[in-house]
Amino acid sequence: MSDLLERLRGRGWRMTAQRRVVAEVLDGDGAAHVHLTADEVHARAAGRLPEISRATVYNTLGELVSLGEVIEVATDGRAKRYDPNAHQPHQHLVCSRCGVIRDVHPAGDPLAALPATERFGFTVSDVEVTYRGLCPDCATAA
Amino acid sequence: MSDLLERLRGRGWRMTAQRRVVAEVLDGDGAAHVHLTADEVHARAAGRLPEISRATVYNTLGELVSLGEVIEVATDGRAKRYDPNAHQPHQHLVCSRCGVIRDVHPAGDPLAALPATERFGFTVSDVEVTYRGLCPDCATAA
DNA sequence: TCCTACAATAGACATTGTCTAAGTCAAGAA
DNA sequence: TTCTTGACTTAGACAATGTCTATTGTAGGA
Ligand SMILES: [Mn+2]
Ligand SMILES: [Mn+2]
Ligand SMILES: [Zn+2]
Ligand SMILES: [Zn+2]
Repeated sequence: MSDLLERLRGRGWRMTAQRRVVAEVLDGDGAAHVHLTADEVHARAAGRLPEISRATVYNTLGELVSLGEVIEVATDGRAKRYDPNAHQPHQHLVCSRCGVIRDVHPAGDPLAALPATERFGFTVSDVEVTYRGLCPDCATAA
Repeated sequence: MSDLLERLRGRGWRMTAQRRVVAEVLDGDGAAHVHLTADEVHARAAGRLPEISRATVYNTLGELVSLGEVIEVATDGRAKRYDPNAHQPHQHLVCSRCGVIRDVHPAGDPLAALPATERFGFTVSDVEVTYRGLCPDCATAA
């Protein structure tokens, strides 16, 4: 966590109470597996700093994404989710019914599955894989 | 195309001018590679049937998705896109700059890359892969 | 301590999608 | 063919998510 704040300071960030709280909400206490929406980040941040605005949360999240400290994931076509686990490549497993998200680590490099003949001249730099199914709770409740 | 209309009739669809136009916009003349947003579908449908409403376009698209005739894809966290190429499994290659989308066919079954130990009791039934990079035009313009 | 460029705020605005109440009509029945 | 009826369509309100601007505040260096 303080690692993150150190990196941000090193990148010239002006350290404000708002930015500190957003970073703490995202990256605090063993939160490597959370995937919060912007509104959820705002709600938790407002718990510590009641006057923080939505615009600041959106701005800060956008900056963290630009800096590569947080990854934006869109698993449901609704609100984007913000993933602080940006330094460990991983993919996501999503329950189609309740929406719960798990980090998963597929075997091999997913990029390698796309042959050159299927790249159409693109410079392919990234791949995002979303596995979908039913979580154990939803499967038994079905 | 008439294939699609036949299947819909067989499923008990009441055939209205609005539904016919939406199906034609999505699945008409060699459109296997289009990925339109709901608003784009509405605009094209309104070209043929000016009084068609947004609600009807959203309703019809939702029905086509439920019936498995069209696939909903969210490549940019903004508007969902509707893909009539639902009967041929494929994935998408997206330009990070201009947003252009290509259908691609990775080697092997992407589901096979997720080991049982990484499934956490989920019943995994589907996988969606989005490759990202720069298209040839955007790469040279960079 | 003071300055100032950068950051935060409130709230308007934009985009995308959902819902409801009222009117319309496709398709089967008579 | 005409009638009937429940499915369908419509306009527009509403909701959720995200963006932008004008104003005010402040972190950090001089
Ligand atoms: Mn994650
Ligand atoms: Mn496609
Ligand atoms: Zn579930
Ligand atoms: Zn491009």
